[in-house]
Amino acid sequence: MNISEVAGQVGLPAKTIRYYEEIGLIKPLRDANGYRAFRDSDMHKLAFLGRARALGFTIENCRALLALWEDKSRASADVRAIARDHLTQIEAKIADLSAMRDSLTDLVRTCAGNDRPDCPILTKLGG
Amino acid sequence: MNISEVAGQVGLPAKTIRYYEEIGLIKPLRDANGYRAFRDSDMHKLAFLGRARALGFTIENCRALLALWEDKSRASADVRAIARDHLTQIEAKIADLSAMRDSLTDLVRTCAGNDRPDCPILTKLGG
DNA sequence: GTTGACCTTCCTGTCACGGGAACCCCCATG
DNA sequence: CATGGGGGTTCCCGTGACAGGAAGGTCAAC
Repeated sequence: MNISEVAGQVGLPAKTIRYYEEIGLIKPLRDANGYRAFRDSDMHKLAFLGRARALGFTIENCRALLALWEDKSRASADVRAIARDHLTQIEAKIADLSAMRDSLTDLVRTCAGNDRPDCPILTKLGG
Repeated sequence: MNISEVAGQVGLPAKTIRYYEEIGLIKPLRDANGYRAFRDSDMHKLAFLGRARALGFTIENCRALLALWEDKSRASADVRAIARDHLTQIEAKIADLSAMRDSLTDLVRTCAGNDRPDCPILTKLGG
């Protein structure tokens, strides 16, 4: 199973897979020709990482989650703590962006958007 | 007016002000000793940039907005177009993050978070 | 005159990869 | 057997918007 086939199966770019190996998230074997040889366990890890990244977890959180996943004697509290922290961060980001969206919506609405120079957007940015 | 005083007045770190000069957003004069000499126009630009950045505009958008601000014969439509594009991007980001938040909220809620290993979060990430 | 708080430039690191160069390998075709 | 094309490999640079820190010059006060 060459890297591009693995990429197709797990839905990650080959570049990303090489990067994940480089930072130690996976450790695929090597064939005699130097090509990476992916085992089922590598594929499973990559799929796991793809889903965790899609939920916005950082790479370091992914590393921790992967370790917990592999650790059959983990406590679910540890997993939950990571997820809750991440959720908090996301909520904070949403709050920031929502505030921006509200301001921008207001500005865009009050701007005539024609060929004349007077513009409340610039007025507000100018202080 | 030295850089740290300017920084205090406009609410931007000195590092950021130096960076803005480096990328050509401001062009302060220099005193004989090599220190930056900020004019009122520099201060106004920095304050403008601070507010635009706080609204999430990229540096390149800030550059364009600054140019429009300085151009007394601008069309407000050009300003509005930039703001509307930016608003669209922010709304897209909010949508992405909201989807993540919903999934995570669900996962966090269904996880017991105790000292036992069974964990729906890992189960879901594992596929 | 010496401290200590400024200022300067320059270099490195951030985060999670993407793009591309230079080079190797494998298979199929003429 | 040569060759061509489509894999693979490593390595290095670029992204955005700065932050941290080193090395060295400057200034005001004591």
